[in-house]
Amino acid sequence: MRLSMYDTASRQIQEIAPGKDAIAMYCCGPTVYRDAHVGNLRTFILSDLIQRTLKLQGSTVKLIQNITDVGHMADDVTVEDKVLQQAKKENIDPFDIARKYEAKFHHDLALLNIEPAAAYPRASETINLMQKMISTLIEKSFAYVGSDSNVYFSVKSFASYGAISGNRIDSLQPGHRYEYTDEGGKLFHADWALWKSAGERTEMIWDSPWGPGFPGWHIECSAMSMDLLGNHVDVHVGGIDLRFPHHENERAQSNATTQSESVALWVHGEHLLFEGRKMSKSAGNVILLSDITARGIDPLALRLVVQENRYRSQMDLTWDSIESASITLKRWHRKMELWGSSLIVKKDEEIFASLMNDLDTPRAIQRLRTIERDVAMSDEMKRAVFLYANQVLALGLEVAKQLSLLPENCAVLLAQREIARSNKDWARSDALRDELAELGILVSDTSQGQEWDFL
RNA sequence: GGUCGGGUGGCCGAGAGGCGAGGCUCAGGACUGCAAAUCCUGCUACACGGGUUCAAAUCCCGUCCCGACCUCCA
Repeated sequence: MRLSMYDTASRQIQEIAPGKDAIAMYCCGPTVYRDAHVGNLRTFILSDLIQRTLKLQGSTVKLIQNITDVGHMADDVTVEDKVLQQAKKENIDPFDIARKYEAKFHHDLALLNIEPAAAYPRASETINLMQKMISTLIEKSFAYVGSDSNVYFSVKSFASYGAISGNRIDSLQPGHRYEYTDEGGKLFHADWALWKSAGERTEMIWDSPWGPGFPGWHIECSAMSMDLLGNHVDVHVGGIDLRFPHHENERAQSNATTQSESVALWVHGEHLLFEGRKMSKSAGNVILLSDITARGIDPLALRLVVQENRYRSQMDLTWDSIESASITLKRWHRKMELWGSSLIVKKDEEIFASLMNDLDTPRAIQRLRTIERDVAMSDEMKRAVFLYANQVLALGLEVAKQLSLLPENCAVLLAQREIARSNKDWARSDALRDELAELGILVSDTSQGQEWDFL
């Protein structure tokens, strides 16, 4: 049995790369002009689940994830590059902005136990690849230089445009949501820019056969994936909102270049809502990973809630659901210690089958809860199965809680409290417990003595 | 307006024709010097109106509501 997933283009569940052991994977990465919010991170967790599940089935994976540091427009009205806009706002060099948020992106991934990709190519460093592809597209008459010196992809030259999203060229009405004020050089309203002429812009521009300028947003993914993955992607991952136009355009560019179906399977992760609404600045409900850690919650609790929901469903995140996952995660850590220290991993067929079936992580987690309560199963076996699931769910269950992190002053208080307890000095014991609580340490008494945890 | 996906107990959510998913919260109990944790017990739900069926949360039709996409977006 191998991993099968829902393919947006064919609208069917399909096996990933049948018969292949080495799998080429691509995931659309962040535009590095701000912190990734937990909605963005949900998609990256999805990508990680796929990579880990493919490895679990014995495949090797080459994952490429782009870093968009140039060319992503804030909107089509102001024609302002997102990175440049932020650079102005923070009053620092645009490339410094990009590197700053790129570093924070990697930091977030690490906190969520997301395995690094094989490469994170930057748009600004693959300009030559993009230019090469644009030249090819012009040669093959899929692209043209517009009257405004921008280079455009000609939608009408690409017959199967709309295959992923279901959109039809003739129903894509121009100016449906707002009036276009730029890109006057297009021959057809649905054409999009591959290369934009610099115009007044002086930063983040490059020379090109079509004059100084900068790349359009969609071309980077085509250029990077085709170059780094050998003209074929077995599985392509991204958020649902990228289905159109980004992935539709990417597919057109790649297919037109290679004259073949460049991506075998398109996986789209649904949105994460926060308290009923799509996360957005205007709704004021943007949650960052740092907001979660600021509440003293393990970032992996986020990973757990996300995985308790199917990736193809919109998911409504609330502080309650995060805290609920946090409680479960803490308990599992405790149980794992209780169950021993063996590193033996035992495959569980039910968990394996759930994962292979379109990444049914909720079912896999339900199975873990059943195992946790199973009185017939030995502790060693429970631990081994949890370690098995942990290879994909990546909840950090293999790591023992780091008792050494207890601050020294707290350790002293704990020791004093132990003495007080042995003398049945309850007043002193309770006072010390309160004192520790103020320092962020939760103390509990068990038949084995005191235990502590961070609040 | 067009196109998708949804509405399940106090909350989050699996399930997709017949066996009460699960978690969190809450209430009661056991344990405890007291707490906490843990364990036990309790809380029997599927938006509304029709229909199909021996049987519907699940299928069909209609209505209402929510979310997403429709050239910024994960």
